[in-house]
Amino acid sequence: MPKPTFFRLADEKRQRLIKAAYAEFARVPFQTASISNIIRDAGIPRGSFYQYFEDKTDIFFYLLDQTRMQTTLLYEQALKRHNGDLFAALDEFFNAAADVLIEGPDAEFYANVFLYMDFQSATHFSPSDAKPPHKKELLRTTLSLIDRDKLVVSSDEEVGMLFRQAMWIFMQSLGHYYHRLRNGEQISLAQLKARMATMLHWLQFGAGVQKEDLHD
Amino acid sequence: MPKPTFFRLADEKRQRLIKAAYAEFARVPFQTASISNIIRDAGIPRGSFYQYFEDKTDIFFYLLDQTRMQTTLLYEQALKRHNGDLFAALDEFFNAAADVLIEGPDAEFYANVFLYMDFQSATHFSPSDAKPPHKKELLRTTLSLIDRDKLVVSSDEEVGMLFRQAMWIFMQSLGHYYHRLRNGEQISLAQLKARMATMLHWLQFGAGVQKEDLHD
DNA sequence: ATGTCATGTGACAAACTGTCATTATACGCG
DNA sequence: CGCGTATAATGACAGTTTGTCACATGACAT
Repeated sequence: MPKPTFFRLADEKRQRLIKAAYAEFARVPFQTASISNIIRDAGIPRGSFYQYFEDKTDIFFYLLDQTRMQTTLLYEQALKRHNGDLFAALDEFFNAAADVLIEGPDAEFYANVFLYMDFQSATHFSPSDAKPPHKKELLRTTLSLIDRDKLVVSSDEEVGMLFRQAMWIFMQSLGHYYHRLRNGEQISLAQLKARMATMLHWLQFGAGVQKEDLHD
Repeated sequence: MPKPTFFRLADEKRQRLIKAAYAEFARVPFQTASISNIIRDAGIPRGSFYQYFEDKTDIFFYLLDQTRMQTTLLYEQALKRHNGDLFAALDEFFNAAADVLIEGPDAEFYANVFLYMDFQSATHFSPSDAKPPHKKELLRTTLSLIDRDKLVVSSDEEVGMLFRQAMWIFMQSLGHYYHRLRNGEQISLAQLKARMATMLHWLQFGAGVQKEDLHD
C-alpha cells in the first residue's frame, strides 16, 4: 500500500507518477521494470519515490488494485443479475471484463500482467508479503451470493477451488490472447471470448463424455 | 540451452555447478536468485559461468528440463496404460508426479518453481525467447495417443486447451500445497491428491448440475 | 521570528550483471 | 621434444539498479 504521503500529493504530481508507472509496466514485464525509469519519466527525485511507496511491488499492485476494484464490481453485478447462478455470471463477467482489459487504454499494461503474473500472485491477486485487506474479496462475494444448488460442491473450500479454476480460465485466456498479439498472430476479441466460453463450458458440463452420451 | 563447453566439463565440476544452482533456486525464487551466489557456492569464476550458460534463465530451465523429461515419461506411460483415456491417465499421472515432486530431494526447488512460475513460462514450460525443441512435446504425445471418443472436443486445438486446463490444475495444486507448507499449515500428500482429483473430476464431468440431476 | 513537523533531494554504498583482454591448458604434429 | 593452434579459465571492469540517509526546504502555528 502506498504511504500516506502519496495520497496527500498534489493531484498533478500524483498523476504524473502514476502515468509514468503505467508506462513502465506496459513497456516491460514487472521483473524487468525499473524504478529508475519511472522516476526519470515522472521527473521525480529518487528519494521522493521511496517516500510514497515501499518498492516496485508496492506501486505495481497499487495500479493493479484500481483494475481489481473495477472488475470486482462487474462480477458482483453479474452474479446478482443471474440470481447467484455462478456459471452464468462468470460467462457474462468474462466477456465484460475482457472488453475492459483489451479495449481499454492500458491494454499493454495488462498484457504484461497476464503474461508474466506468477501463480502466487494470481492466487491472491496481491503481493504475498503485503497484508491484503481485500484478500479473497471476490471469494467472499461469491460465497454469499451464489446458488449452491446449481453446483456440485460440498463445502466453502470447494467453492473457492472452483472459483479459482474459473478465474484461471480467464487469466490464461487473456495471456493467450496477448501472447498471440505479440507474436503477430492476433486473434479477434470474438475468438478470445469463444475460447473462454468453451473452457468454462467444460468446467460446467464436463469435457469427458458423460454416461448418457454413450447411448448414441 | 547450455553451451557445448558445459557438456565437456569434468563430471565433478559440472555436478558442483548444478548442485549450487539447485541450492540457489531452492533458497529463493527465480527472480531473486543470483548468479553471484551460484558461482560462489560452486567455487567457479564468473567468466566461466558465462562460458557454460547464456544467463540465469538458461541454467534454470536446464534444471527444469531434467524434471520435464522425467515427468513426460510418466505421462506417456499412463496414457498408454489407459489406452488413451485422457482423464484416467491424467489422474494417474498427477499422483505419480506429485510423489516425485514432493517427496523427492528437490522439493524446495519445486516449491519456488510452482509458486513463482509465470503464465508465460507455464504455458511453454520453457523460456519464451529460447527455441524449445521439446515445445509442445507433451501435447504432441497427447494428440497421438488419446482416444478422442471419450472427450467432448472438436479439434486439435481444443485438445490443447483441455490439456492445459488439466496441467494448470496440477501446477496450481502443487502451488497450493507449497504455499500452505511455507505458512506452517502443511496439508498431507493425500489431501493434495484429493484436491487434484476433485478439480480433475469437475473438468471431466462438470461442476455444474447436469440436466438429469435436476430430476431429483 | 522561531520551532516543529512533513516533505523534498540527490549523493552514496552495496549488489549484481555481462563482457573482454589476457592467461592457461590441451592436443596434434613435425 | 618443441611448437602452434584451438579451447577454456579467469577476474577486473563498466554499467545498472536499488534502498538509505543526512541534510535542505517548506508550511504553518504560536
